[in-house]
Amino acid sequence: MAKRTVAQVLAEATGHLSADAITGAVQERQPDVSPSTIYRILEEFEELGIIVHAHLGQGAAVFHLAGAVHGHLTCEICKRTFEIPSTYFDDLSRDLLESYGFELDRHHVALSGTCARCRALESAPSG
Amino acid sequence: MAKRTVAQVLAEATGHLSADAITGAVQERQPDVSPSTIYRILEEFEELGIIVHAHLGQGAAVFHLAGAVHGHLTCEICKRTFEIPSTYFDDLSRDLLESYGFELDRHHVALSGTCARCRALESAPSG
DNA sequence: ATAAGTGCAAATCGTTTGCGTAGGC
DNA sequence: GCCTACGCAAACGATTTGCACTTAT
Repeated sequence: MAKRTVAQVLAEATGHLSADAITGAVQERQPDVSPSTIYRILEEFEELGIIVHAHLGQGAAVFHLAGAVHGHLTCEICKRTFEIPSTYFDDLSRDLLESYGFELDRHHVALSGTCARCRALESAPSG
Repeated sequence: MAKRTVAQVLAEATGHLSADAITGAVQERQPDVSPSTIYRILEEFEELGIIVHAHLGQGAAVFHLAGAVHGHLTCEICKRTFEIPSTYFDDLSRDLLESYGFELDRHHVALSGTCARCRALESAPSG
């Protein structure tokens, strides 16, 4: 049962795993698990509320156990991503709820922008 | 020159247009313009700073003339999107800059969450 | 025998790329 | 002749789906 192995991989993971990374980790223990099976299991786990996924950039979604929800920043230039405490969203979240009745999901999509390093490189051309 | 027609379509558009919608609108005036040409032109316009694109959900990106930058909300349930004034991001933007040196891009990706209507439907099941 | 779990290949969607060609200079 | 602007078809990456098979119960 691949389901159990997927659960173990997710439980042991420290950070965010793409479906592809999960497939790789599972295949180290069960070589013949196919990507479609992984996607099906992830979908089921998500419906059960065990895991969540987030979109950090243009690429593949990442998955991790539900629980401590945090925000994400993605640099549009270097594509690195950063985790931020979800408290940064407290005020915005309240404002959006008051103005639009919109309930913000703090972790599902990363905020886009330019990281400190890339901002420095932009202002100092040949560095 | 398809470039001129694309520019007209973008200038006349009120809201956000997907590449596919732009292709359709252009083809009403020049039937044989191919999608790849549209993408190439959009890429050039974006490099020139004439237009910007945003990701509003899981689907296709949307394009519009650069200028008044606003934020976007996308409902994860009904997939509708809403524009919000970029001032909503002022505080968060300042905080991220102070804490991480991260410069927020307010329009590039939509904030994800649940809209008022879908929240109401969730709490009132058979409505 | 029935339902659930799965592998594989093909399909999908948005977007990009390679290649060859037509026109402007 | 060379460069730009294309059209077309194929490639692409992430994900989904159809279908046949195997396994538990």
